[in-house]
Amino acid sequence: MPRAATRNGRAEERVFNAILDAVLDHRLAPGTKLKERELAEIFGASRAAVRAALTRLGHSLLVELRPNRGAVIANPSVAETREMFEARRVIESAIVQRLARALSAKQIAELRAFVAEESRAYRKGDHKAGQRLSIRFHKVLSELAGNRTLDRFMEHLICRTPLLALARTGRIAYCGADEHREVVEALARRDAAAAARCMTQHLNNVEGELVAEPEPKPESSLAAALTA
Amino acid sequence: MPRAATRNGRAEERVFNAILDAVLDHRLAPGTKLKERELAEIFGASRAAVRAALTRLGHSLLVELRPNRGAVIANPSVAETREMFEARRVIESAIVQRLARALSAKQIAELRAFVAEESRAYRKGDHKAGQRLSIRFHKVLSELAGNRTLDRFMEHLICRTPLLALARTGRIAYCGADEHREVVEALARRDAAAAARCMTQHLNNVEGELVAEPEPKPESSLAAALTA
DNA sequence: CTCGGCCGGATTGTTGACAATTTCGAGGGT
DNA sequence: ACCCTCGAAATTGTCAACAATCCGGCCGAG
Repeated sequence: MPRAATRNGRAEERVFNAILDAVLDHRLAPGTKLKERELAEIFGASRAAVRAALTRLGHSLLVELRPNRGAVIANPSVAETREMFEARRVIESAIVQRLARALSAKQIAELRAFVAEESRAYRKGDHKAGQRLSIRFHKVLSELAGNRTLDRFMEHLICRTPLLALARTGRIAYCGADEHREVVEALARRDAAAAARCMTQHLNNVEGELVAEPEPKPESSLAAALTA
Repeated sequence: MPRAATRNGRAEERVFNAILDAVLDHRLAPGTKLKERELAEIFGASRAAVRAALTRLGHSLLVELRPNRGAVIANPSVAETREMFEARRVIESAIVQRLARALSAKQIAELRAFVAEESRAYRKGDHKAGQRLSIRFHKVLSELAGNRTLDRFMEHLICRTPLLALARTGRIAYCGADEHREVVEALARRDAAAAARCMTQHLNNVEGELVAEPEPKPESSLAAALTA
């Protein structure tokens, strides 16, 4: 039998994070069915905890909740992909414009260091770490802007982006560090307009990669992907 | 005894909508405690359904979920108020800029009719209807823009605004139809820059009203407010 | 009189069993 | 061969009892 409930307040969190991480790492393909009992077994949690986690994931649009028919990893359409990048252009260009005025010298140095690390990861061929840092770059900017409402929106948008990627292409370099560096340098020059332009262009480029080829996607095994 | 469970699939929805409506109409004051058993009795629903509704409301930031200590109607701070209006300026000015290019003649006519109705409601002294239409105006614009991602964000922001209003001032005219008309007329002229300017100024004005006086707020009775 | 710790009542959190719904394969009719 | 219907198995949805936690008042010590 499954071990009887390790502190359940954290159980929901564990399930939530495991699925979130798996999606961010492209280990769970869109369309994969998430069965409550199966997840409960895997995590040694109660079904209620799993259910709560799935509800949260559903609200973030990472999984699709179909009443009476279970939850599956979301499978965003091309139209949704375009909409999400449109939203990101709106919000992120606003964010960098504000940052261009507000950043301290120390913060600029930190951003440069961040991009350098990202660049290093790619050069070393560590694509997984590189992608993680690339995703995080956008989140860092959003946090620096200091608006928790916009930051929360960005969290939603960012978490969903790898899903878009996986739904469209098998695997992609997502976003390179070079364009990130351009944004940071514009910020360092306090050039709000240029920073916004760089960011918009960057998002255009990423979107362009994603809306290319519509490929079929395989089902993956739950236990293997989640416990990795 | 309370009637035994009328179709519970809808029970969660009923609770959710009742509380949402009550907040939109300023019938539930920030800080009001939402007890699970009490709500379950009022709606003839099970605690599980109530709990699910509260979870959803919590995710929308309309209620604050305090672990082991129950849920209360959220009580946004001044800082949060500013952040939300900042977010609205970013998103709504982008929305109207896009609308200025994309609106059809028919849609412009509909917007004019909408503002006229809103204006009429205020002139007739029907403040409740007026406020409802004022809130809805922003949602209509967001829907017309055709980006469901941004529309979803706007839904969050809009639903929370009356809460900000109630948390800061006792009761306010929130937003008048005149400034809405200015936005629509700018859209009719296809003047994207002017439309964005009008919208930004409008939001500035509303924000200015809200961050004025910090007043204490009374507790209201659940059953009375929700069944009205 | 004030402060700190305890106790009873109330409220939230969790669980497992039970009910309702969907899915999918088998069988029979066209 | 195809499609429709039916039924069993699997899956999700619901509930009410039980456990853990928190709140407010009481009591006693300082």
